[in-house]
Amino acid sequence: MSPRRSAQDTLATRDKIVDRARLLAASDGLEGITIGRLADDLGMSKAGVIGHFGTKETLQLATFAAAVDVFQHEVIDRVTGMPPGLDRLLRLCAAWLDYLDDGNVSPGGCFLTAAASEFDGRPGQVHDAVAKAGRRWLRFLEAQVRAAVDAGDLPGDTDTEQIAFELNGIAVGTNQVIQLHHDPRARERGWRAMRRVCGALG
Amino acid sequence: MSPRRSAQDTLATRDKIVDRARLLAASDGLEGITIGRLADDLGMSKAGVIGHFGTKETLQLATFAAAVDVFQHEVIDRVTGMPPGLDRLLRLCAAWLDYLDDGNVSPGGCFLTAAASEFDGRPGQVHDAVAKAGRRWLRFLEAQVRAAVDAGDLPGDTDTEQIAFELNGIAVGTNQVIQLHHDPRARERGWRAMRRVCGALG
DNA sequence: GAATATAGCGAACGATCGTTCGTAAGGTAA
DNA sequence: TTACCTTACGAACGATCGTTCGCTATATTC
Repeated sequence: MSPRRSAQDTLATRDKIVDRARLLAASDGLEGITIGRLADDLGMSKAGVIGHFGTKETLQLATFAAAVDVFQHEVIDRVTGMPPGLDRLLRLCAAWLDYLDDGNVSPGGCFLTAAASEFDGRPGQVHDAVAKAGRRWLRFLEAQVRAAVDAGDLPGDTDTEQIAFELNGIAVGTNQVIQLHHDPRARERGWRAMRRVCGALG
Repeated sequence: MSPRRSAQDTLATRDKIVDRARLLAASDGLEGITIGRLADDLGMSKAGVIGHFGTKETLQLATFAAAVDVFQHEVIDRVTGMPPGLDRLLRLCAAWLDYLDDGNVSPGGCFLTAAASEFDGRPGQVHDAVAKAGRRWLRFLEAQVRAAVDAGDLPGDTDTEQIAFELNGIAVGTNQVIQLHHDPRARERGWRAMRRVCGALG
């Protein structure tokens, strides 16, 4: 008895820690992650948990990276392979809203938005990682808008950065209404707003 | 020597605590407020600080209420007295953006947005207060849009709730870009987006 | 089979958390 | 002056924080 873990299982342990930390952070924030609570939840010792990362900050970085991976998988990967253009942009927006609206895939709402709000005023590696991810996403979004312009789906004089800015705002606002007010109409309102911003509405 | 406080000063002490707590929460969140740090900053004992509130949660509630007061003073009060209509709505939006963009009046960004992100997934009185304030603000915003419709400045079939939803999204998104990316163009982008949402742009 | 590396444990560390208690010092009212 | 009431203090409380240490047990490599 007393089944010991193999080296294979060890990698899985780290993933399990990060996975659980993602859940904890979803409700209590990245700073609300606690080694002790994490250890209790996983039936491990505190030393066993922190041993995989060395530092809480490293654990936070790993947790945030995992959340970004989920976002990548649930939103961005949904449109890879589609031809550039307005269809692809709108499909990206729909996947984005799906992500925000699905409590299973994004419990606690958009992880990036929450982390941005939590760390925007503090120094450190976590802040830098969050800011970098936010900038990367905004730039990706703008590239999709530009692609729609290049495809002739949007006017040539479109301010692509402005469109990306507005789409991001609608998403963040939709996330707030969903999480704080649990308004079931938020997704539909966000979708209508995004289509209007993209000029795909009367 | 050793100047003792009068009963007059006592009220001022409570205000000083809340004021300092507002600053602390602006960077570390309402949960990041610490009795010990508060006491150190104010040159008081921990017991002297918590004695005014009894509980940290009560202190958080007082701090949030103070932040709401600032918002009321800086944004809403700026348009009281103006005749209802599109002018008043746009003036409200401008005051809103001013509030978001002024690091002195709102250090750490929009307090309500930050508190919403921090407490949207937790139970308790603070969550309830934040949710209530958020709902109140959205309803007030919608009332301003409806007033503009009634004044004939906006089409009669305007979806006032949708407009309020979009304005809120733009504001929250503008706040995120200002706080996380320190982009000086964010205010102007927000203003353009709001005017477009209100139909006040070509 | 011997040597090495890795994973995880239990225990302990100093620090800080929110909160409680008893007390001293002033202001206020009799 | 006497009797309160408020304000704030110092000290201590149990709990929990992140982190470190030495040790055991397994897996891997020679």
